Amino acid sequence: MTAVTIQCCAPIAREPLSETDAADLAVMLKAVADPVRLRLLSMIGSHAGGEACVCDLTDAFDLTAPTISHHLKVLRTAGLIDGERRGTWVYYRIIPEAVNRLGALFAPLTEPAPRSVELELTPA
Amino acid sequence: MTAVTIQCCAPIAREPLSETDAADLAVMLKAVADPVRLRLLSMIGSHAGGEACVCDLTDAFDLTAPTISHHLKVLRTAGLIDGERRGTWVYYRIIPEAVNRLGALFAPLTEPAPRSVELELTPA
DNA sequence: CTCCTGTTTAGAAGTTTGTCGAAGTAGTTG
DNA sequence: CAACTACTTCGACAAACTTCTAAACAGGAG
Repeated sequence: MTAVTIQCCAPIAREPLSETDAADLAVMLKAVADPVRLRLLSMIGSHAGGEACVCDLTDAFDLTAPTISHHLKVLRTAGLIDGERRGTWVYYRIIPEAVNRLGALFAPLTEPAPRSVELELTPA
Repeated sequence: MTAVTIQCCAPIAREPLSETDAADLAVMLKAVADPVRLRLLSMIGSHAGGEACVCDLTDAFDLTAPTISHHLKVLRTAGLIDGERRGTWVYYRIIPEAVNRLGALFAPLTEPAPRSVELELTPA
C-alpha cells in the first residue's frame, strides 16, 4: 500500500532540469539546506509513531521557541511536513512523498540510459 | 566497478542526525538549493561525455560570466563537481559519490527497521 | 473568569547570499 | 610581444535569511 510513487523530475543527471522544475525543487531544497531544519526533519521522521511534538523539538536545541516555530513553518510551507494540534500540543509529521521527490532527484544514475534500477520495497 | 558506495548518514527518517552531520550535509544542500545551481548541476551531469564547458553553461543563462563562475565555485567548494582546464576551456563534471550521498539521505524508508532495500545496479 | 503553559505572529538587528561591473589570470593566435 | 578569448577574483550593494524580544493566540486547570 505504501506505493512510494516517485514522480516529478528524472534524476538530476538524466536530462537538464527545466527552469520551472528547478525553481520548484529549489524551494524544497532551501527548506532543507539548514542544519537546524535538517535535524528537525530527522527528529520528526525518526520519532516514535512518526510524529513529534513541538515541545520535544524545542528542548533539543539551544534556540528560542519562536525560532523553532519559524523553522517548522519553513518546512511546512515547503510541503515537507504537516502539523496538527491535539489538545495542548502540536504534532508534526513528515510528508513522505515530498522527501521521496528529493530522493528521486539524487538517485544514482550509473548509465545514461534508463537501466533496470528498481527499489525492492514491496515484494508484492 | 561502479560500486556506488553510499555511506555517511542513514536516511533522514531512520535516526536523528547528529549536529555535525547536519552541518556537513547542510553545506552540500545549500549549494544545491538554488535554481541556477540546480540547473547547472543538471546540465553538467546530463551533458554528453559527462562533462560540460563553462562556455556552454554561461550561454544557457541570462546571467553574466562572473555570476556563473561564482555558482560553479559554490558547487565545487561543496564537493559536488570538479573542474579541469584543457587548453582554452574549462570543463566541469559531477562527483557521483557526493550526489549519491544526498540520494541516500532522502532515500525512501517505509519501515523503521532496515529491511531488504537494495539497489540492483551491478548484476554481477 | 483568571492564570498558566505551549505555540505562533510581528518587528528588528545582524549576517549571508546573489548579482553585477571592473579588473586580473590563463591560454591561443597573429 | 601584442591582441584576443575564456574564465576567475575583487569590491560593492540590494535582497533574503537567521535569530532574537515582545506580544498575541489557544487550550487546560483552578
